[in-house]
Amino acid sequence: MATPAGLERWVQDELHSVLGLSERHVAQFLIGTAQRCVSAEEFVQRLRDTDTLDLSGPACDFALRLWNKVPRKAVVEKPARAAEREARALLEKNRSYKLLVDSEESSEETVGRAGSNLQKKHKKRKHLRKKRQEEEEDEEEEVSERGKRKRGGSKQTEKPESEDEWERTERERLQDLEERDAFAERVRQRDKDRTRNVLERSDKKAYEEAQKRLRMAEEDRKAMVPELRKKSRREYLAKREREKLEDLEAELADEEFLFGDVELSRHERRELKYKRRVRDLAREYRAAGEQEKLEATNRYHMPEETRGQPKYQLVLEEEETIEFVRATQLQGDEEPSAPSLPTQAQQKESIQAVRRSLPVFPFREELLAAIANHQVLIIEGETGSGKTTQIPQYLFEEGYTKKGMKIACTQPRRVAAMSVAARVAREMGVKLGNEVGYSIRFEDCTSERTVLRYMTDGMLLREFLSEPDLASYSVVMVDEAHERTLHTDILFGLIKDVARFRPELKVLVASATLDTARFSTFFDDAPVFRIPGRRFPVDIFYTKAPEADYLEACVVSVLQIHVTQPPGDILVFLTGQEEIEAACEMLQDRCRRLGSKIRELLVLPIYANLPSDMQARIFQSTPPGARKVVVATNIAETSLTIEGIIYVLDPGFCKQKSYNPRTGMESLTVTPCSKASANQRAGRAGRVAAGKCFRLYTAWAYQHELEETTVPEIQRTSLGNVVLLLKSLGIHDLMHFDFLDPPPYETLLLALEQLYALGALNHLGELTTSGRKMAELPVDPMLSKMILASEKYSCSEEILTVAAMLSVNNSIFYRPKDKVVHADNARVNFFLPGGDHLVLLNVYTQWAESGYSSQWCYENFVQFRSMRRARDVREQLEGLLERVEVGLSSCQGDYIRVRKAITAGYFYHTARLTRSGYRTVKQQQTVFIHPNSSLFEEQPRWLLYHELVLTTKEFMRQVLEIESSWLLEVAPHYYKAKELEDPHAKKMPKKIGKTREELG
DNA sequence: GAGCACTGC
Repeated sequence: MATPAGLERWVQDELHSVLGLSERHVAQFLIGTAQRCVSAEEFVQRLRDTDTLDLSGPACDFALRLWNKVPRKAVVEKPARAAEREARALLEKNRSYKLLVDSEESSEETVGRAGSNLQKKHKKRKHLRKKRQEEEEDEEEEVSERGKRKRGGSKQTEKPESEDEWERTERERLQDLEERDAFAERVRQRDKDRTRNVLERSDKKAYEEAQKRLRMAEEDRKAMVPELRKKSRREYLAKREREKLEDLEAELADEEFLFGDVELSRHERRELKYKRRVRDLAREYRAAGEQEKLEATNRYHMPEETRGQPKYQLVLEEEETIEFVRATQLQGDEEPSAPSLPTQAQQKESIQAVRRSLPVFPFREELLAAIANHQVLIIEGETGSGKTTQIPQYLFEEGYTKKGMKIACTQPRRVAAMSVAARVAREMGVKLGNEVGYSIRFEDCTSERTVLRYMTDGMLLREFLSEPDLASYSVVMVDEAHERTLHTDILFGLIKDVARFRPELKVLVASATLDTARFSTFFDDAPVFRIPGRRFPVDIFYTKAPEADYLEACVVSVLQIHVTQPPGDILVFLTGQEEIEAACEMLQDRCRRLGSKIRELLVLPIYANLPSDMQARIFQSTPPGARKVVVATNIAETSLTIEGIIYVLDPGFCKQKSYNPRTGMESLTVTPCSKASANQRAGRAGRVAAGKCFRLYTAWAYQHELEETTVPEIQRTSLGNVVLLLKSLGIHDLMHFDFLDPPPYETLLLALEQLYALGALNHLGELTTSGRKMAELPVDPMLSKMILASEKYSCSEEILTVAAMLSVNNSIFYRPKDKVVHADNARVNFFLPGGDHLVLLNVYTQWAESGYSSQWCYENFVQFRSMRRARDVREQLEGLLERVEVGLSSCQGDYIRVRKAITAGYFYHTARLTRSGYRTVKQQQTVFIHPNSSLFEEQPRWLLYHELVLTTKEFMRQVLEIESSWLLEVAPHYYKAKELEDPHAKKMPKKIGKTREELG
């Protein structure tokens, strides 16, 4: 894949001697273009198109020589693409053939869907027949006439005598079509094979390797997705629904046989049957409701005394209760000498006493000796063992911070870094920000005196940019390493590298009891130091049988726990906002129905997007006699700790982001969680006393179906940012970078390709000047490119706002369930023609005009928290503008300039309107505008999107209308004029591409 | 006509 290093020099020399040109970028452009062209003709044509060289003179000869010399990777895929196009054209032909046949159907129909066409036709025919019966005979002729006309007047499609015969001929026709498609597929395959033979051996090998990986990835995905989805509730229900329907259909098929009556068509009968079924179900349901009501009133008269152990059987239907079996116990760490948790009195008495009571304390000397003897040490210890707060202090006391050296301790979360730093400062009796400080984005609470620095992992990563060898640090401690965040994983690779040539640097990797062996192997068999934690035992219960509807099961179990178990709060883990809201509603509803028969149950939701005042409610202490049930997302797994939780209810699912490097598409799917995260959840029950964890799956499922650990983030996310960072640290060979778990090859490749397209890397994969600037900005590469481009269009003020708004994750608009209409209205009020980016700009501007008011946010259904964050991001970016040599300027309402600047960053993400909806320009993938977009009903011809997400469809979120000519303006190296012309448009708008085409 | 878990720079 690498271009020979001497090539560029050769081209430059030639350019100089033949044409007297000496610009480097011309040489780069020529090589790049030559690499992408299939034939010399195309190359020359492209040079003509872009007007780079005057090809009338000796330059033409030179161009040919150059073309011969440049190795072309494009050759690998281009002919394949051509073959594909050809095959597509063939298919298209077939389609038009089919159009003749299925004259009533749109061109969208595929063979697979044609089955349903038959049904539609049945319906139509049935309708016609009815009419025929109703009306007189003379009309009959006209109807059949119309029928003929409708089928395109084609002679092949004469109307057969009977219904069945007609159906048969139709089937045969479809079969024929399928055969043709298969033929087209064969043609395409043959051409592909031929292309492959043309390749040189080395290219071929690489190509095949890539193909293999791609195939494997695809297969993996195919195999995994249904597997994962199968488990999601919605899918399960859908499947059940389908099965029900299938049963129904089978029944009907039997009946059809019995019914001698020709009058009823199959479809009619089916409808009838279905209606009957629905009616019966409704009856059953109503009857059940009556019964329930009856029982409820009966229960009301139950004497108080019977409410004892078996009470729940009275409150809950017997078939409603869920049977759990106790299987295992999460061992508490036995510590006979230690008094449970340090009480407040003790804390007041002496901070030092508390320090001494921590599990890590007895190991102080041993630990320090181990650190002195080994450069890298893996420390294994549960939360609560005091490793995060104590170890850096021990190191400080031992003198690791002399000679102005610092100790760094990284945390995956901002809050953790802040609170730990505050606590350590208190323990050491210094002011926060002096000897002990923290450093997180937007907030640097350190000074020159700071020697103990707590920071987020991303922050340390950024420090590598200014200090690649971490020269001012004597110790680096990576805490919570088992969480395997993206930043932690990158840090591992970098630190391992630094440690090699800085033998005096001490590296500590602190992790929970998980995977320490892997860390050890990664760091050349570094020793593992174990510290016992402090935790209470947790009994783990599993269900006897799998639960189909886990939401319902959750609600039932909560009530079950509430009525049968001793006091103590309950924590329920669900996957998302929607589910949490549903569960809370169900719980409250049931509690209301049960009324005073049960004790008070406080139902509290918690998820990240919940407004802060609602979030704060979960920390209020439970009133006496009541029980609190917190319904949470994963947020409660790591990010926040709720006191008083004794019971944990774990359905075993979580939402997980995954990334498809082939399409650059992210998706968020409900997946079974890993064993590690199940145990983490269970552990939440044992923080204040012995607890219980109820898992809504079987012990067998835990053993055999759950993954050991969650897939590390680095393998399921886009890596544009990371690659740029590593490149700017001088790491060129990313494929062989020492990753603890290497990301998929395709992900890296796509990231490199995108960076190349953005001009951050040159064709040799080296960082360019603009690439270096882009790495300075803490945003995604495309966003930073957009910011850099705003200089040219002098609209950096607006672009900064857009960038800031885009980087807060789609949580700008607040949409409470009970005020959906108002919220939507408020949103529509912000709409501006042009697209969602301008809407965001509009929201921010208005908010700024309101004086950054929270009241304004409340009135306009805008999330204040997100806006504040956007303001922080904007301020930070503004501060960095000078470093990347962009001046502050405003476009004064000329939004065309803003849109052009955005296009300059996002030209990679474009889609065009075709007859069959939107297609991405490069990958030719069918995509849709997100219904929340301001352009949802507009359907402009050319679009740019911020991101592509797969939910129910492939949606483009945050779209902007652009003109195709802008693409040539901002990315002439990436787009060919030819690509941008619109073959289907009747009226051609003015386009550079078109005029050039006409001239050339 | 959808429906976004959690972090981080």
